[in-house]
Amino acid sequence: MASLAQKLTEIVGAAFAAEGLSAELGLVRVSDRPDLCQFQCNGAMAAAKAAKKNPREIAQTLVQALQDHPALARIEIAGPGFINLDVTDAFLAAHIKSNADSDTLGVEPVGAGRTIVLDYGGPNIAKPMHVGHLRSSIIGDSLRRICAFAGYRAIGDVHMGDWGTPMGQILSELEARGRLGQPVTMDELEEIYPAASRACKEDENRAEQARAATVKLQDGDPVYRAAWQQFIDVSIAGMKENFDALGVHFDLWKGESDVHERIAPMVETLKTAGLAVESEGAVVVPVAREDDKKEMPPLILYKRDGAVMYGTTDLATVADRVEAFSPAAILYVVDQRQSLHFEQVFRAARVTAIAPEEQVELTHAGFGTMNGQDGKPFKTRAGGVMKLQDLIAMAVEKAQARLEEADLAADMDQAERDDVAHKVAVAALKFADLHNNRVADYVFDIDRMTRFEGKTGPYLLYQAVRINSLLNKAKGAGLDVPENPTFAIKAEDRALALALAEFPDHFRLALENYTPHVLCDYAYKLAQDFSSFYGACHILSEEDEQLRASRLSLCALTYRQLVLILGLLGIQVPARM
RNA sequence: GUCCCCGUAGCUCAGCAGGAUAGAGCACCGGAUUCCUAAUCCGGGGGCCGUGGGUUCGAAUCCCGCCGGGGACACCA
Repeated sequence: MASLAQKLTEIVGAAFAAEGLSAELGLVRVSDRPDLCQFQCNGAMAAAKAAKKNPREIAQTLVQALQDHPALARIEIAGPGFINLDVTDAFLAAHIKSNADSDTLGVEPVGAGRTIVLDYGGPNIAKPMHVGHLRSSIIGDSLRRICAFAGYRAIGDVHMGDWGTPMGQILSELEARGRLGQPVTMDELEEIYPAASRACKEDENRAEQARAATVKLQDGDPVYRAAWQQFIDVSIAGMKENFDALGVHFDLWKGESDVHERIAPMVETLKTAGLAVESEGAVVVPVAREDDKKEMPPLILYKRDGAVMYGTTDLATVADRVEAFSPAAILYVVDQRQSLHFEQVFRAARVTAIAPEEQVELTHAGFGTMNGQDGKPFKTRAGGVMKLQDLIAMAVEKAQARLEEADLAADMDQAERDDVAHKVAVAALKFADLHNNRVADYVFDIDRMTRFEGKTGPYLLYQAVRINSLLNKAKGAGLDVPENPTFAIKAEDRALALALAEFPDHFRLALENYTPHVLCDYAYKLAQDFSSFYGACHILSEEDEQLRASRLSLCALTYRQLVLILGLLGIQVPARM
């Protein structure tokens, strides 16, 4: 099991090896000139460079050796030394069949037996979630699904900001209002938090009280702990509404507070080992190296006033995760602007052997800013930060309007229509976010992303639903999709079959580079290739029974693959619309 | 000041493990429906790949400089 290109790589690689060349040079990939050939291998040119020989001569030898290979319909030299290949339809059909028979559609479980922890979402207690949390949530959740599909034990941790100065500020504000000990609602918190923060900024007295409250909380004062726990519960309930609406899942609801107990012993150990030192009144882990080209400030564990920083909790959290899960990797899906911070934390984790390099990969999968159409960070019309729930509501409203315009979902009852609108909205939001290169900033345009035409989430849902409808119609007409399909490849089927065979290649790229956008592009290509196929042949009225069965099987496989890929992006497909 | 990211069609973006004629979507122009969801499909126009050098048989891709945009740079997260 593998992609078609991988199978061809084995064949061509063996031919390279037989000529005494490196098998790696036999890398075959889908041709970027589909008008010339289906697949290409550029290894002869690289081999020629190394051996200082004529590339066409080397290519000629290989082509001769592979001339009669049963998998190949055609193999020839082109240009300066490209090797162009086409597979036989029989080989293609057999390959498609092996994918259809595979639970994973040909993807190999490279992560089996290994664990990966993903850190995304990152909401803050007492603050409503806003658009800044959208990208982290969407990208992180998709990566979690991708890792899980690759066989990893993929653990998503929401890693809430539930500790430190802001908590003390809220507690002291509650105390000042005589509300300490009384339950608060999320709406109240949304007002209390900024008020508390403002008060501490303006009034040194209040700031001092907040610091004292922070210390009391962290020392375990029962009244403070109880009040804190109450507004944490309220906040989490609010977060869950947002995450549920988006279909973003977490396995762990941990926060910064969960590592509080680890911090003091950790710092003591590091000090004893001489890895943490005092500097300018603070306790830091120096992480600069001699060969650094840039300034690399140390990671601060204790501030001058003795309080911990987010670097401290992040380092302790690495230790916690390593201890609890022995992960092969920890992935942080956090704003690109924090790249220096993570470099400091990662270096500290290496230098202290909390996470040795040969044991655990530490990766910051950063992402760019979500901008408005003016290219500046996305804001509401009034210029404020848009709440996530408002944004979702806006998308749902837009989706409803689009469905109505298109006269889709018209014969459904209200509940199903609402469900479809919601799925369309989430598909629009997620696809628009994920289809961009992660690290680049992207322009948020609600009108564009909710359209049913073009490269959008709704278009992909439409295509998938259309295939499902066709399959249902076939069933209704007594034309069953064979359980054990045999594929017949004719001219009209070939492009779709070849496209289906690419899935493992795109999946591997998405996994290795943590780039869901690769899957977005591929899903779109697949949908388009299906549409061309669908336009080129009328399936249900095909009189050749074998061909009709094959085409129905091709439809079924495309549907399954499309639903699977969208699922990896966190997008659900409605049964109809 | 140092460092990081970005700069590709009018707009939004792929391509950056060096390869053939740089691709999509939107918008624009022209076609296609007695039939499975036409919100679709087929075709067309549109590009000094920011810029100047270098490496290479070959550069959007690698290296150096410059310009433009964004960001970060010990006690906030």
